[in-house]
Amino acid sequence: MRDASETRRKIQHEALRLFVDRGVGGTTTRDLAQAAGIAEGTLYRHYESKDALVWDLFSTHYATFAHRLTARASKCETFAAKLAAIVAEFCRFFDAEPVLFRFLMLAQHQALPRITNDSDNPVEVVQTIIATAIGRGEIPAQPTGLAATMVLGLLLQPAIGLVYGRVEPPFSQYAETIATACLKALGSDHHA
Amino acid sequence: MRDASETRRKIQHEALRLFVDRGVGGTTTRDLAQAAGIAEGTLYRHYESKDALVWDLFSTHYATFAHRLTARASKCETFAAKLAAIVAEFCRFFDAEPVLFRFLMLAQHQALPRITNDSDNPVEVVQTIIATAIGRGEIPAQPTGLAATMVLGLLLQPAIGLVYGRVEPPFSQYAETIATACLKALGSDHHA
Amino acid sequence: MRDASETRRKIQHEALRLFVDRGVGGTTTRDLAQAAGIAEGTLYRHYESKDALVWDLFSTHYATFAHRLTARASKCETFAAKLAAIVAEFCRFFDAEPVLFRFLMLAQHQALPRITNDSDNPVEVVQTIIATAIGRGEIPAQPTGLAATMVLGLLLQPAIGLVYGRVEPPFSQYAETIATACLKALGSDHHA
Amino acid sequence: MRDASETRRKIQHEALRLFVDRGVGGTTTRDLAQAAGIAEGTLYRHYESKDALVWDLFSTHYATFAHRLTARASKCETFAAKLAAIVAEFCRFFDAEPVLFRFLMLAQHQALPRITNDSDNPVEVVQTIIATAIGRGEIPAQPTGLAATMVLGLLLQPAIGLVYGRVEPPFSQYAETIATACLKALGSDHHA
DNA sequence: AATGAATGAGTTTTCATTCAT
DNA sequence: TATGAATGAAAACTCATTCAT
Repeated sequence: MRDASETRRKIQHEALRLFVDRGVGGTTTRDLAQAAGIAEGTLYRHYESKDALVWDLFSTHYATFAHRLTARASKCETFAAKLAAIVAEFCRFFDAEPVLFRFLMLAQHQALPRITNDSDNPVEVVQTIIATAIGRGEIPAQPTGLAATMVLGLLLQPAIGLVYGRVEPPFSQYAETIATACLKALGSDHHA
Repeated sequence: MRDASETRRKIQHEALRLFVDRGVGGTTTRDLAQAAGIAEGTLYRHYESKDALVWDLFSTHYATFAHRLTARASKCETFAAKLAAIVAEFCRFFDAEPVLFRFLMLAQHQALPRITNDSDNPVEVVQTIIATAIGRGEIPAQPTGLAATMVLGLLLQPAIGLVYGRVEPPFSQYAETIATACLKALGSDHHA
Repeated sequence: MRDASETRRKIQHEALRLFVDRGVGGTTTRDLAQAAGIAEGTLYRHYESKDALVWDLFSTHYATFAHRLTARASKCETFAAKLAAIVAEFCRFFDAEPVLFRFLMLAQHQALPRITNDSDNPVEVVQTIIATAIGRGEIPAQPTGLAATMVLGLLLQPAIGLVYGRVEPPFSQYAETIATACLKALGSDHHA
Repeated sequence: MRDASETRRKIQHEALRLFVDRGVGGTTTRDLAQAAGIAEGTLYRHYESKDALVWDLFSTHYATFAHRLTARASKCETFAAKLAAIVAEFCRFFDAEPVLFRFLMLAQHQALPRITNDSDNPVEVVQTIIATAIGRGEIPAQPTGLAATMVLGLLLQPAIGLVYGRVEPPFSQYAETIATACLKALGSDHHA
């Protein structure tokens, strides 16, 4: 009634929480409305459909995160520094907004088919940086797709480990270790 | 049809395919029955519920895979050899049974809470081997949870890359690269 | 339709009718929806399940009836008067709301295990009054459970007879006869 | 395979037990087969349908019981004696075969529409005896339907009380009390 | 007579979405 | 904008019965 953007924020916040807790398919519009303290019909004043809500949540933050990664990396000169910046940003993000981070991870499986291979995409960002590094001779020539997925694996799987209690928080304490591991995995000899 | 085990096999085979294609939630019991060429009610002669089917499929193959990993690794002496064996087995599995592999990956997100931390679990297998290697001084001391998830990340994320066309098949061609990357990431200096 | 309580009333009314006509198991949610002039899904806005509907219908009216019996009886001094009041109330109820009465009779068989032995229970009401009467010396000492069930038998079985055409309606014409029979059966000598 | 009548007996025995425990509608043919230790299909070698099984069980024993009542009563001269014999037979039956007794009670609700008003029917037996007694002047003139249902109520409701723990077993200990109650309820002055 | 796998129509229930207020 | 009652299509599941062996 009063502040429409406040309602919207509430929906987004609770939706993230519920999607992470129960999965997207496991969260009903009823759950969403209840958690956000609004009527079910009101959801449709803010989003055309449940899918639209999921996609909005995903695409907005996914792109934002990708942009932030690009921005951080672009401030660094060397590949090692760029990578360290990216890893640090990942860890910081996870520690600061674990719910959002987890949502982006899980939504990928549903949203990936719709993800375009452009620069609004963290995977693409990493891959581009690697390609540049290879071009500059900072790391050995190698398939960039494989290299990029290896780097992401070194970041995402430990993150999943944190979620399931296999790895101790906070994530940031491992930033250096992981950055170094990435460099080594890619065959760089300029380790930290 | 009168051979129950044949019907069961058909159900399992088609279920894996459909679950991977459309997701578990996106596959209806009607889809399953139709694909398996049986009546919907017949499903329930073989599984108590759709969930039970998912869980049976997951737990059976997940455990089998974990056992195979353990078996392969146990034939090797050094950590480097064990790791190489595990990586090779992962790649071989992915190439030989991509549908099953993908199912195990996606089902983890639904099944993980129910997965016990015992030896029927690939994550646990890797973690155990790493712990042993640290004990023997083959790799530097480090948190085993983090180390194990890094190794898995170096395996699983490239596998996802293959699924989405970011990495060229077959997976096996990268086995050595990945194994070496794992060793380096863990700080070993006995590289291949 | 926009008045929820109106819809709810319609559901309850038609449910009672159908349950009595076809039995609870013989009435489908489809029947219920059709009779109430609503969509099948609408039922579930008002009741969590078909069972919940049955239980709500039963427990509400069962308790209400028990309270009414208690109220009527409490206005009388002597046991004979209390009993007459109870019998009259039973008969009046049967004649006024035969459908509801029949529903309570048939639902007992399904609901009895869940019925608590408290004062919301007609059987308990009768038993309490009998116990009091024995305490006051109005009727001979005897097991109250047996005595109460005999009184109820003298009421319920004729009611069943009415339902099946063995006894002529209205029920109320037998109120005095039955009340007297109860008193005699319990060994009272203060007959009407 | 071997003894068909043995299988049949097993089915009947277990069916009675299950029907009483879970109700007819609450007992599946699967339950029946499992309890009887046979295959589901085998049921249909012995009975055309589940309904046929229920009806066979009911009609056989209902008629048998009615005949027994008639036989007992016919050995007595006076109405008081006949009634005492009937009550005693009811109680004896309940104590000897509580499961069968309970089945007949519950099946009435389902089977009653099909019950014919002939002499194979306990209600009819009682009603006939009462009519005779009225004719002979042993009890006052009164509607026989009402009188018969009152007598049955004095028998059946205490039986239900026994089932639900409201009345202490065995039933037979109350035979005299109930018989006397019946006589008094019917206005006889020749009490025991 | 017996088996037990298979059937399929029917049942309860769910839930994203619409609509009257 | 907001509400919340209502929708209806589709989902998971049940079960008496049939049928090939």
